[in-house]
Amino acid sequence: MAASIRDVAREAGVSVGTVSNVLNRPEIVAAGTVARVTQAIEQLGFVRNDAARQLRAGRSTSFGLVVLDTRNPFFMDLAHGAQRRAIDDGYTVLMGGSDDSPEREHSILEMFEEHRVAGVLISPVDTDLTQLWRLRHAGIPVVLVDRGSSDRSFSSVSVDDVEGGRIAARHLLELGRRRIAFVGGPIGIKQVSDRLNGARSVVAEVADATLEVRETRALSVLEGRRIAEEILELPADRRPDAVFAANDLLAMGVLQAFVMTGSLRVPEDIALIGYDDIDFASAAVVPITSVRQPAVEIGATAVGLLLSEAQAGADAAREQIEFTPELVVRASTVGGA
Amino acid sequence: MAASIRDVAREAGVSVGTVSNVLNRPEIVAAGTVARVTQAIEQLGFVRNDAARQLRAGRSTSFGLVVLDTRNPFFMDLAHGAQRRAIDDGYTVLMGGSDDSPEREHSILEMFEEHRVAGVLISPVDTDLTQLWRLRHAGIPVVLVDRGSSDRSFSSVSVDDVEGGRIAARHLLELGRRRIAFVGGPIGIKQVSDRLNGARSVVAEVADATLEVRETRALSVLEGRRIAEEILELPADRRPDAVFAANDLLAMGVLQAFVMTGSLRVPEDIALIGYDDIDFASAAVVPITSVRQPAVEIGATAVGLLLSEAQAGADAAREQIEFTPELVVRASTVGGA
DNA sequence: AGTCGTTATTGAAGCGTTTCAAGAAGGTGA
DNA sequence: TCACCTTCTTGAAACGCTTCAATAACGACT
Repeated sequence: MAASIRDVAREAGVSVGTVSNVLNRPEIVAAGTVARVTQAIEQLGFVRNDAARQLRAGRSTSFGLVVLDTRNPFFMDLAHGAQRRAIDDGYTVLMGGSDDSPEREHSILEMFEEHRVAGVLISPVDTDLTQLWRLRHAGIPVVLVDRGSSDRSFSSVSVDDVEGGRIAARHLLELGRRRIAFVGGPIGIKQVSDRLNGARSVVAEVADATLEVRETRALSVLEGRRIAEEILELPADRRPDAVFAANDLLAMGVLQAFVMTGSLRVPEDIALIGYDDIDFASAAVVPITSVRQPAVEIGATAVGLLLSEAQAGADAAREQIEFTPELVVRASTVGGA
Repeated sequence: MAASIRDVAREAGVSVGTVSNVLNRPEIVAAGTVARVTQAIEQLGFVRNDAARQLRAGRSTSFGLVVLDTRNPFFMDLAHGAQRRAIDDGYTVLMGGSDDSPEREHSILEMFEEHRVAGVLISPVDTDLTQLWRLRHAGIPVVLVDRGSSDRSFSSVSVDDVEGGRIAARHLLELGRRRIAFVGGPIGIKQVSDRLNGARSVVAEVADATLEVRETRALSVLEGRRIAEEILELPADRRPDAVFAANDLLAMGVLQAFVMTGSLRVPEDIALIGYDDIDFASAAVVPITSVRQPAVEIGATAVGLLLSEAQAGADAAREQIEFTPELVVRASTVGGA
């Protein structure tokens, strides 16, 4: 159906090799020939066949990105950063969302592998990283994003989540809160457990402070709302005076439930802190205090690592880059702010 | 480097044709052979090469989706709907964001064409649709999303934006507002101009009502903030008493600016209505009244059209599906709500 | 006139699949 | 025993591109 390079060659009266050269290294082809070929291309509406190029080249010119949730603005920002950096180097980014499901993550990675992507960026759900080892073994560089590599076996770009958890909890404690509820899950996700552990360590240092964990099934607005409703049903004396949500989506859900019922005031009755500092957090009913992560920068940096690892080959040095999270105080914890 | 089907064949002691059959139609291969081949595949860690498959097949098994802004939750929801529907039929969705730039849109489409995608979903920036005609001519079905095809030459899934504009303006007028500012742009984008025209038609019917247009460079939070600051600088007697933002992102920006400075109360001094009804609109400082579009459903329906058009071939009937927008009233227009 | 360089072009090989006509092997009925 | 199915398996031919060694053409230099 579509015109091939051979059709163009015939039309222009040259060989296929020459057409290919016009396409890829026009400077080595005589000007007149370039013109003739270009015209033939125009005439026939020829468009390169990417599959054939890739087959020949052996590998694709795109990176694969697997995120936990494609609808979370934090990951969208991260993807945006990755894409921008990739385009600069002539690469393309394919994105897939694992939706917190290891099976889905697995099948996305499989797809990427079949596609022979030039590298994979992933924020893994699955704690079992053997599939990632497989990929690397197959010559595909892998970089973890938004998550460190505990044993330093993979390159990674992350934010110190334990410290982030500490920052959040410390902030709440400094405000005099003592009954803190941690809302987040699945706990299996490293980011979540790190943030929890950070908070736990700080709470443990204060004699009369307690930390209660309420695990969610996902990091979504809906789950936040669900947990908030649970909290609302508690008798006043067993109710927490602060909520630390593992991400802003959860925090927004929690906030919505509190505000909608109108029975609990934020922050007077209950303080609320989120995580990620997505754009929407500042625009919430009660602007949400959050722990900021530089999403765009993380994405861009990760692609940078991928590029250098792809360059260096299998024996490339692994590099762990860690950003420091930053507290952004807003009205959901400090009324007047 | 990676094992090919030929390596598997050698390892299992069969021909390449048989391996291919095991992969694609295992039911026609003897059980013992299947086992032997499967084992060899396992052993060698063989993974199909997608490029080769596609080359052979002639076309890819993915759809391309071009949206105006990958960071707009509305489009993310749309993409989500599209993806879900596509996966059910064994397809994959590639997404690109044109960021309101015709050049970028052009290059994304080019990429899709080189990729020989099975179809294209697009919410075009460019008013010139010749590239889309080209695609169709090349045998690639095209479906417009979130935007009708005025001359019915393309299939489309959209929401009646003119009616949406009317709904929004009518709501503001019914609340007694008379000096309405329309915030949106670039006006070249069909969705924007339709919404504006809808609003205009309704405003024209009320003698003492006026509609002032403030064009933005993009449909983003930042641009909303910028315009709101312009409005804040106006003397009180020339200030609008209502803002109709062309989408929720703009509306949120506008709201942020008003609230931050604290000089204008929403809705008392100035009412605000957005468009799209993204999840975050309801969680805003002042929950934002909006015109709802069924994003997920639009995406899913569009992929459905694509599938049937791909099935039917070049002479497929074009189908225009139009959803009706729906007003969602919140506190940004009706104080007590 | 012959040799060498430079510049431009050629054509075949091969990337890893799928498909398909053709063949092999084994079973059944006359 | 032979012919004829049925069931499996085979191997070669594409698919459209890039690469690369080989050639051609043409001056320039000796």
